[in-house]
Amino acid sequence: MKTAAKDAAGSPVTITLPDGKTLSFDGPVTGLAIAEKIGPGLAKAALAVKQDGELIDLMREIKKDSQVAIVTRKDAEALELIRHDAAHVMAEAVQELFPGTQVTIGPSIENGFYYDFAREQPFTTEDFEKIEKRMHEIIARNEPFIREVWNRDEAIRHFKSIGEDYKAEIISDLPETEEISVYKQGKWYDLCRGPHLPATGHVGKAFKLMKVAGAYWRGDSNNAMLTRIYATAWRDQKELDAYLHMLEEAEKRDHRKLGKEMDLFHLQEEAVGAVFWHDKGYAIYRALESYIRRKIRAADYQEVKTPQLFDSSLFKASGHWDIYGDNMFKVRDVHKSDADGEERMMGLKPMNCPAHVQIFNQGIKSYRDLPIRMAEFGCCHRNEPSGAMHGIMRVRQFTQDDAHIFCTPEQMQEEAARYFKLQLGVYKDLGFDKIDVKLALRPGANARIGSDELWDWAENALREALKSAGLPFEELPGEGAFYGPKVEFHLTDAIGRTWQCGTLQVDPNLPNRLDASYIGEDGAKHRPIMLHRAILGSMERFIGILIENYAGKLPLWLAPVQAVVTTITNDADTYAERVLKDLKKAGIRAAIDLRNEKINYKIREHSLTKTPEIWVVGKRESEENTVAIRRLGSEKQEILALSDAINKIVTESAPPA
RNA sequence: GCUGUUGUAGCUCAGUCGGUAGAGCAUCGCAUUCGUAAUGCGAGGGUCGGAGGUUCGAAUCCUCUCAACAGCACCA
Repeated sequence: MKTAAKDAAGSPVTITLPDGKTLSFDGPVTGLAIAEKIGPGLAKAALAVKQDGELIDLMREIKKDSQVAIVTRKDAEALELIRHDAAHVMAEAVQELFPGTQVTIGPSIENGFYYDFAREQPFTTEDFEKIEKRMHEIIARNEPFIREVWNRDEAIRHFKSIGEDYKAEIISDLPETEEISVYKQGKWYDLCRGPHLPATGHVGKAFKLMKVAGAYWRGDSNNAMLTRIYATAWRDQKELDAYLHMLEEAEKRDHRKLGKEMDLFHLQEEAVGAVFWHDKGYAIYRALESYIRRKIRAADYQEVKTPQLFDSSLFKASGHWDIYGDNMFKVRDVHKSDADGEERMMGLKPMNCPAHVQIFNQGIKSYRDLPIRMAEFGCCHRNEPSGAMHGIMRVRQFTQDDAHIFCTPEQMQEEAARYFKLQLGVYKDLGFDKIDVKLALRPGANARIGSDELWDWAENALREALKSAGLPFEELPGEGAFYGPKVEFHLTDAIGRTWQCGTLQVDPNLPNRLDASYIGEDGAKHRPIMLHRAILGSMERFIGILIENYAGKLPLWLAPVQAVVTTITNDADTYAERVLKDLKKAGIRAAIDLRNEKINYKIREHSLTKTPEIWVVGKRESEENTVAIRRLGSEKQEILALSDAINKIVTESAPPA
């Protein structure tokens, strides 16, 4: 601070613009002044500036030579500012309307912003209209945002004195080096790091309060529950409408709704968090499972099947009983007791790794046996918190397309690379092209096990594997598992949502705990490295994702009913039965609809349940041995000879190789 | 688990100030045999998530409980 003030005394400042041009000023200069120098149009459009990559207020003085870009409403950064400003405006509106409400934090988030308030009485959606109206008024006032730097202790005292205890707490927890800045908009002000737009008017009108929800102070469930208002905000009405439309679209695609409509599965109270797969849903499940099974066989995996229920000693040895015991389903074995007379405890497996180590541990393994790639469609139980459940996406009983690769440290990188290839191939086959790769690095020292050398080695190996596979990736410090780093694959669906599915995790620890070893070239025992990996993650969740991605219109090879044969009138019943028989003989999942209903009615019904092909047969077809095929999403008919039609659907419904 | 909301026929939903429930679709029956997104008429079906309570009387009020939904927290 002090040095900056000294520099500001009047030494010239050179500003470099994005196009490489430079501008010279005699002394400190604001972003606005820079924009004015470039042109009056830009000065008018300017909202903020980016100084050496950091976003700052338009009116803040730039005191040293810098790279500067003027931010206008068109830039991505502007959207973030609009949302953050809107959060301030909402907070002002709320405090004006509901005196006694304390403000806490209100950041911009994906698609909008929220603000957490402390108030005895939570807000309801009925308050929204009033709040929105007041927000529009505040925006119309177009009060400039004015930044002030406050003395730390005074700021704490001040916020305490006006009853804003949370703000005071935030300030006292800020590092000593941090400047305490306050932004004013008219009479209202808020502690804030900034930056902000020049004035409230720039927020515009394209915002909408969305929902209220509880949220813990500082995200910690031991703290007080605040009341959070979520809102969405955009540059203009068109963007807002597009977003609202996307939400509607997401609602239409909801797998819970489609699952019911398409008769795929159901959930009920007597088996909370467990899926009842109906015939049609399980058809999808089986198609997906066999596809994965073919893929892993081709990739030289073995497939195993291990028990559900284990004596607690195994999970105590693996460490899960202590670390995740609260989230395990535990069962008393009434027929067995421990030395102290207590009934023995058993547990449903929450993951497959300890069981796979048991298979590995049978007999003696040589370095020549490695790598061993052991896969299982492993059914796991985890007692998830009640609030975590969501349709079939988050459940208490699920099946992982799991595998563990036992290998030597030298083989690890190669194994990781092989997995990446397999993984990306599968996503492509399933219709996902946009994949983000992340590398989650070691968590804090007290939240991880193993030496730093081991972590260095494991993280580097994954980094190298990703690089040699040519995969761009983002590093996430602190996000790794307690036993090792992990690579995460996030896929983007048809309406732009991302889902974390596949992961590869390095685990140098479990083999140790469960005493897995192999005999090396040197004749001595060594610990293998264990790679945990899943491609889909959970079958249940992935099928949910597929349903939503395709809006129920699954590709032919995954569709539960691939074709339905239906008649114009009963005259064609016998022929329709024959068509069905041929379809089934050819291995097609087919159904028949001989109801005495108009063809319009039947077409409508099968279209609504997203059957990919409707094979209509009437008098004409039965005489000519043909079928009239109508495909989902099209109104056209294709008339084909029956045998040609069968051949065609067999070819087209073949799963990806 | 926490905060808030919800829970009525197979599905989607209505039910005013407490007086033992209604619609559409679906189902069943009858008629219709009609070429590519809903043929007509008729009938059956629920005790209102569960338990307890208040009351002459509760789907409607109270308590507890279960589940779902939204968000938070969690996700080995």
